[in-house]
Amino acid sequence: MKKRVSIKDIATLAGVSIGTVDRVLHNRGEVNAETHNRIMQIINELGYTPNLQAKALSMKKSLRFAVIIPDSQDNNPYWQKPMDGINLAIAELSNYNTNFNIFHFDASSEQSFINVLASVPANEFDGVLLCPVFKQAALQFIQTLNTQQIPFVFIDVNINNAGNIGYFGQDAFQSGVIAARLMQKDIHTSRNVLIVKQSNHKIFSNHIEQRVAGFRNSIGNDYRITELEIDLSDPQEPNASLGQALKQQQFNGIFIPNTRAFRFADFASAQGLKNICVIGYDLIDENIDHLKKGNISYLLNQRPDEQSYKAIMLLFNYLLGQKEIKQIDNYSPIDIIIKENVDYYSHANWTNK
Amino acid sequence: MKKRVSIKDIATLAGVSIGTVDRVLHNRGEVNAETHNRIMQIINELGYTPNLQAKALSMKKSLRFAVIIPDSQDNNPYWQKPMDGINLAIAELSNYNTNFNIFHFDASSEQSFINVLASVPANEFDGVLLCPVFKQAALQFIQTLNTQQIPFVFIDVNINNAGNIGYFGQDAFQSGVIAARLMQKDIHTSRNVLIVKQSNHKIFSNHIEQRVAGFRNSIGNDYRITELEIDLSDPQEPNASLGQALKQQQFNGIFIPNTRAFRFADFASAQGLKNICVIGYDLIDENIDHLKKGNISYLLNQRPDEQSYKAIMLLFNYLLGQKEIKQIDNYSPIDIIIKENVDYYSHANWTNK
DNA sequence: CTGTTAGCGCCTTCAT
DNA sequence: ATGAAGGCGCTAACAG
Repeated sequence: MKKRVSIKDIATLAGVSIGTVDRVLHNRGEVNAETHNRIMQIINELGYTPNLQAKALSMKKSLRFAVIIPDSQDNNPYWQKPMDGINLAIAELSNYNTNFNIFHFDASSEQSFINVLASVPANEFDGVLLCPVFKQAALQFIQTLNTQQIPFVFIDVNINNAGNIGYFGQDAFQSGVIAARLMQKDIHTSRNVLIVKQSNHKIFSNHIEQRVAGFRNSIGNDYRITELEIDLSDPQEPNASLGQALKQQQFNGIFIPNTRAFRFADFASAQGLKNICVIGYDLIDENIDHLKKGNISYLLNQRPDEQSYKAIMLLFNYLLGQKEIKQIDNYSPIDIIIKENVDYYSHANWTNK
Repeated sequence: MKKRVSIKDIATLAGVSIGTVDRVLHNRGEVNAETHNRIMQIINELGYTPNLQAKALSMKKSLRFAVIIPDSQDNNPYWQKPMDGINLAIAELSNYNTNFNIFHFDASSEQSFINVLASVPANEFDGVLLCPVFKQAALQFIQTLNTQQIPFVFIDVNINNAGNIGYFGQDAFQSGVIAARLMQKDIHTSRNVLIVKQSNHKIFSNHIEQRVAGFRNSIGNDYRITELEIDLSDPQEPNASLGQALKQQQFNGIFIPNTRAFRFADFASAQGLKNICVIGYDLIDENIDHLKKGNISYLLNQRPDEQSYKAIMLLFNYLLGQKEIKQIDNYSPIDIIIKENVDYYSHANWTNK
């Protein structure tokens, strides 16, 4: 019923003008110590919080954001997902005076990452969203951001104590643990499990290795594990390697700790393989398709669109001064997706709009 | 880079004042047909969309919302969840000129619902969030809303063709299907399944029956199903009935299509029962506790806080004229929660703040 | 050190 | 039928 207190209210109560109140609120310009205290006290008593809409409306200069993430150059459809979140954020922030520059690099090429970072005029931005796939290469850029006091957030990959104001990603190890639990439920007879990795993607090894580690950690000793590295850039693959492996042994569980479960589901369905528990990652169309057909048993989802959306929003709120400065590490839920619930995850159900 | 077009831009281009533009935008007052057309054309060409922040800022009258949902009078902790979402929405909308009135009723008493509805001065509100637990009793109130042209949304329970602008809830049948699938994975030896309902909650029978129907529909003929109705208001329960049932038969699966799985987990753990697959609903603390202890195998979650949050936001956006008038039916994802991923769902991970 | 003023984009009242 | 002006809460430039 009672309206929120405004700086005008505070000014009246303190017997000063709104200009002075604004000055103490932003530590801008000199203010008499006594009036400063008086105003601060009133602010605290009344629990004043600024009206962000009004603030954004009145801000002269626009907020400029740099977004530095991989694209799908190496044919990985996963990276479209974070872009969906970015685009949603852009749309939602179009009411404000904001400005976005997207910088894409090839996630499979460190050189591409280095080149892109070198091309980003950091000082021209008020906030940066970075996916630091290559840690070493990112460090110098990060230092630039820190010295220039430009706030930045990470998505997907984290770097500890880098000075970022937030991180949005997944707990990769735990997702592997969950994959193991799910597989245990599906496998009862023989217990031969295949883990398939991509040999040409050592780049992502950190996440992938974490997933594998979690899986191995929880699957139990009574499972026989075979690990296979396949170069998916070879058009003969994964058929050649898988065919070879299957000649030697029957597998009833396959864990694919990356986004390309569909490649193996393609193979399995072509071979007419049945009763294999296939567990993969990410709700890309190809995976969803195979999930519905029964060629994939489970998909683990980490809501990459939500991650990037939240990352932008954090930057925005931080720049508007709403957020406290404490760092925010946000681990997405590890969604367990099966044929029967996938439809309810397909559309960006998490957004407010 | 280029700023959004404002009504001032349009006015300039059309050679009129912003007042006239505003009039055609809101069909307010008479405008010369020709200038009307000219302005409309410019609006369409430039793809003008109003700045909601500015609109909200300038609105004199505050938007008044009525929220009519159950509380926890009947000791059902579930209903706190929607309130969490409501409170978050209230907090987020506090920047705007909004005003909320919460009306609680006892979800187990139709009379309580009727009384509360009678006490709501509908005409004093600009939007209503209603949980129409009792359909018949709700219809008259709904008619009032319709005749007064007050927009309203449903959460949890839906009523078809009621004139609501949205519904946020779950697909109860499908959640039962999923429960069946999960149980199939956990049960391999004997296949005796118990379904436990609350006899004093016939009220919710629609949702509950849908869940049971979905479960029965998918569990398969090779499972023997026993259905039990228990009056949980009796302090002897559920121990008495469960003890009785277990004397007659061993169960290795229990499906509890309501929020009170923890009551049965209490019993099971006290009895030292092991190797029973218990599937329940909702992430209330008591359930989470038992999930972590291993007394509950799966919890299905429908994000009730997200539902109510979105419902309020829909009303708000509708009143600001942003949303199209088409009705929005939003079915929440059916989250599969196990011990290993529950921690990532505990905190309202879905919010932007 | 402090007050005044002109907007940001939109709505609304009051003149014309 | 249309324009002008004030105000929502806040920022920032300017004048004392």
